[in-house]
This record gives sequence, C-alpha cells and structure tokens, in this order.
Amino acid sequence: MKSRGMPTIGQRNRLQYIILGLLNQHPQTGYDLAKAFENEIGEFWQAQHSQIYPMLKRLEAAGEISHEDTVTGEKLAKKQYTLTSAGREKLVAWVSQPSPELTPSKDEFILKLYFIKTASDPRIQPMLREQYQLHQSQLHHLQQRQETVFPNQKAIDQAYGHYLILDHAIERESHYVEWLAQYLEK
Amino acid sequence: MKSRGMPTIGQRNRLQYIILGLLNQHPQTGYDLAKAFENEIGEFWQAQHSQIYPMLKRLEAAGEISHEDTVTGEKLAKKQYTLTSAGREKLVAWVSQPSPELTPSKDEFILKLYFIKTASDPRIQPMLREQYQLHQSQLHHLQQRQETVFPNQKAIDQAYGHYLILDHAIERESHYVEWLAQYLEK
DNA sequence: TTAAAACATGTAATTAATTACATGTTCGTT
DNA sequence: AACGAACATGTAATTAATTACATGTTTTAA
Repeated sequence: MKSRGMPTIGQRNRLQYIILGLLNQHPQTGYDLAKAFENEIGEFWQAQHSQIYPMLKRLEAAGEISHEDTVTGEKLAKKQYTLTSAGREKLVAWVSQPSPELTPSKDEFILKLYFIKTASDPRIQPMLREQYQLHQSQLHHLQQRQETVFPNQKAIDQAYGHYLILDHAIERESHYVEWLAQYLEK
Repeated sequence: MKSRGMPTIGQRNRLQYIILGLLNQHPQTGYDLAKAFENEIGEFWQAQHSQIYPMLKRLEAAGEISHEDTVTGEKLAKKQYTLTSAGREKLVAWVSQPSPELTPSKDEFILKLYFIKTASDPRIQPMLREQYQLHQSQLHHLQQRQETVFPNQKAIDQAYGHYLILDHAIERESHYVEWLAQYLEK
C-alpha cells in the first residue's frame, strides 16, 4: 500500500529539495552544486557528486529542472541547470511544510566519552584536548569565512540565508568548544 | 586493493563499537540495546533493531561477543550477549583511537531558512516559532530526565559517562533554543 | 613547457540505514 | 477472561550514502 500515484523519488529524500533550492538562487552545474555542499551548505548537509549527478537526471526526468549545454574554452562541456516552474512550486511547498522532527545526529566522540565510566580515567583529558583543538580550529575557520564573506551589513542583507546558516554554524561550534573547555583541566 | 586480510565488517562502521561499549557496561539482549538507542544513547547515535540483530550475529561470528540463552516465564527465549576478551580489546582500541573528523550533521530546518532570501519574508517567523516549540519541549524533556536520573552527586559518579552525554545534549538544545529566540520577534 | 590543481561529468560497487514484513510471549490492567 | 502494551527476535525490501572506478579539459603557477 505504498504508492498511490506517488513519484519514484521517495518523499523523505531531502537532497532533491536542497538541489532545487540551490538552483533557485541561480542556474548552476552539478559541479557547482557539489562545491556548495563543501562550502556554505556543508555545515548542515552533505552530498557527493556521485549522488548529485544522478539526482539531477531524476529531477530533469520529473520535469522540475532543465539544462542548457554550454562550452568553456575549446570543448569542455557544461550543463547549466535551471528550475522549471514545477520545480519552483515544489521548492516552495517544501519550505512551507512544517519540519516537526528533531534531526537525529551522531557524535562518535561523545559516545567514546560515554563508554569511559570514571571521571578520573587518564584517557579523558587527552581526548578532550584533541577535540578542543579540532573544534577550535573549525571555529576559527568559520569565523574567518564570516569576516571575508560578510564584511558589512550590505553583504548580510544581500545573502541573508547564507548569513544565518554561517552564524548558526559559528554559534554551534563556539558552544561545543565552551562545553569541552568546561571539562578540561588547566 | 581493498582487503589485505581485513575483516568483512567495514572499519568505519561505528555501530559495532557502540554495541561493544553497551555490552561492556553489562550483558544485554538485542532488545535492550535497541532501547538504549531510544534512550540514553539516542541523542548521539541511532539504530533500529533491524540493524542491531544482524550486527550481533556478525560480532558473534567474529568472536567478539557471545550469547547465553535464557528463558523468561514459560518459553520466551532471550539472548544475553556478553563481550569476549577479543571484543573488549577491540572496544578499548576504538576508544583510544583519535576521532579527528568533524561529524557531518544535517539540519533540514536551517536549510529551509537558508533558501528564504529576505529577512522580511513572512514565512520566517512562523517557522522559527515552530522550531522554538519543538526544541523547547525537547529541552524540557531532557532536563526532566536529568532530574530523575541524576538527583544527586552519587548518581552522577556512578554513571559519569551517562551524565556527560545528557549534559551535552541539554547544553546543545539549550543553545539551539537561544539561537532561535535571538531571531524571534516578540 | 610542463605539471599540478581545479574544472567537469558520469557509473559501479559497496555499505549503511530505514521501513516493512513476520511471528510469538509475557505482564499488567480492566 | 480478555485485551493491549511491552517484551523479544528475526528477515526482506528499499533507499540513501559513500567509496571507488573512469575519463577528459582548462587554468595557473613554477
């Protein structure tokens, strides 16, 4: 009793919506999308090109995006994908839908701590220090990106969504670092 | 050039280690493990029983755990799994290993915000309110669990790992709620 | 000029994870 | 006595995601 006229793409598949959202910002190639998952989006969703290219085909087959072939230089072929009106509708519907589930998250390090039973175990402090360094350097990286990408209020207003996402990532890392510091012995 | 005498279980598979860690606390059944993924562990790792039972078989075949059949009441068969010394070694090795990667995380809601381009879009505030409620109630839930499970210092000392994990979850939710509140209009 | 990095696009194979299917027992409540 | 919730264990089917395979072009810096 699964399909009642539903499309082949599973309704829980969020990658498709994220791709639609990215293409709505401006037409892009699969390669560009893959870059976005490494950069601005990467803090909150990940996808490799091997997942992206097939999804672009599915979305195009479903009539939600279309592409135009362009050539760079002598013969390097690119496919610029654009949203169709059907795709835009689907995107709007997704954004408007409530998101009532807490996203499950995974943290291997925290679990390792969990399995160490006593507060005095000598392994704890080195582990905390390692994670502190890791998250501290990630925090620095994010902060530097914020400084270069959003040097003034105008830049923020022009890419508010991007600003929000980066701000959230910075806050999250910053708080993680503080939590670690709390259990670190000086 | 992939396998050079390596076991069939992929080395990145963390579920196996988590199961070893849980069994190290005390012998348990697959059902008990599934409960743990809904309760104390659930904030930082998830697994369904359909993933757990096959993994128990693989771990037993690899000689890292063993089981004892017990019967409850008239005929309800249970399998109590215990770590073998090989399993305990593997667990210790995992915990001791550095965890140098930032765990990728996914957040559908933050991405939806990202795709809304202007700060004045009327959809933003209702979305923020929905998430505020969601995370606020999750926070309450976690706080109540902390109160009941860890009413005093003695309880904390006796399950320090569990305390850490719950504390981290509470801090994370609490901070998420604060971040949302910052962008909420009163 | 040449080599490496970045650009660009795909498929195949494998592994992880979810959802659905499938069955039966025990305990607590009404 | 009957019913529902919780206990208990598995497999099958599907989907999502990663890793590996595979190929070629363009730009940039040494």
